[in-house]
Amino acid sequence: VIVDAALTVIERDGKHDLSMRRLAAELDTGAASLYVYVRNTTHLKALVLDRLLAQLDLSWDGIDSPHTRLHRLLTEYIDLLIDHPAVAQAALYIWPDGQHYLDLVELLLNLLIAGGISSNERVAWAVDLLLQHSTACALEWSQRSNMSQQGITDLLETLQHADPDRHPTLHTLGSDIFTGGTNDERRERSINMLLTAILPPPSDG
Amino acid sequence: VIVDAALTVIERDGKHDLSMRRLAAELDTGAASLYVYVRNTTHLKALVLDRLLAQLDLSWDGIDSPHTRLHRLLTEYIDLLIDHPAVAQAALYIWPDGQHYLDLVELLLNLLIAGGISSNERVAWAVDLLLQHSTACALEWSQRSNMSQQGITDLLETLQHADPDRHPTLHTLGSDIFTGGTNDERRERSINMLLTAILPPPSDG
DNA sequence: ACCTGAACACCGTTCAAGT
DNA sequence: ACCTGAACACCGTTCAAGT
Repeated sequence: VIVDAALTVIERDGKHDLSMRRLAAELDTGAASLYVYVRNTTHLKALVLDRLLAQLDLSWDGIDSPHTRLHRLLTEYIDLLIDHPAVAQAALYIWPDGQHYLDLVELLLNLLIAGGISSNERVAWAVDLLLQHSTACALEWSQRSNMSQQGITDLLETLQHADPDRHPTLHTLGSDIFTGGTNDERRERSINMLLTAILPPPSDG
Repeated sequence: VIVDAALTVIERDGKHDLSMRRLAAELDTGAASLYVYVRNTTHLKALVLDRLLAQLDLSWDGIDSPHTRLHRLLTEYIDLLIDHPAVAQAALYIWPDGQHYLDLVELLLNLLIAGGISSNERVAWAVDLLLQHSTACALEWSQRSNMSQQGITDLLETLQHADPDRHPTLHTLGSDIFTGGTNDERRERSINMLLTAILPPPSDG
């Protein structure tokens, strides 16, 4: 109902943050009216996020290995958040309690268990870690992409300039630290790193 | 100079966000004057964060193993960010270019290399992952602690209520997912998880 | 040349007053 | 009972006008 209008708003001027006032304008009313339906801005964003989550492919045919499926799922989730930075913040600050979010968690749980994690506790930590990492990646990427070329140049210059003997290792590695592949590659690698860390090694080759 | 005043401000009313206007008020001037010294609010926060980072213990006596030392370093870093949420956001959105931040990165690099990571690329990813995770943890924890008891109750109720057969695994695990220890324990475990994942296993017992 | 008051364009949230 | 205009208490940033 109200979420649909919110989607229209973030679609129309997506680069702006989603705000109560802009949403209210879309609905031809005052911002105050929205507080009948949502507790506050963060909850509004959580609702919108849940709606967006409906787009995720949450099927699992059992052909893909848990690792492979987890990888694809997380990649899709991160991409979704990157495409909607206004809404992504909510995922860091509250546990969205919508149905689609629960669907996502449910699939994560099943995949992790299928992947061989035995203890309930460990499954819970893993879900937490994976979701948190996804959100953090998305927020960082989407913000950094706004960072002007200027900003990057400044940074490299700082590195080049300030290194002499206070930061020998940093100096030696130089700018390799920042140019470690595209964002896509970095996301790829971080997901692999985490999954390898979390899942026990497969018992057969 | 200007950063000191900012510290006073966030010390005095730390629960509020640090803003240009509040800082300007502290300095008995208008907010506009600050733009002579800092590019924007994010950069201001980056400056303050760098100043705070000076408090970190960045020594390494070589007695602690790299793993142990990394663990302590990250714990301290996360705690620092948690204590200053207003400033922590900056760490997610820009690479602070201050000296103390570079000091931190330098130590991280040395510890990771000493821990046995051979390729420069892998060291760079590891630094990225560890810093990003720390920031994300801090933002999540500091925000979540503001979450009223009400919020937690709501969440548990949602879980209890909505589970029947759409989310069987979630239902089975129940509230164990959220009550997996205190924040301190969770931080502890996530750090260990990441370090174990990142560092190669020690060659001797 | 340097600094800044006032203005512009926004926010989230509340609440008294209307229908 | 339901809704909302207007108000309150804030933001970041810019720029013309002052010293």
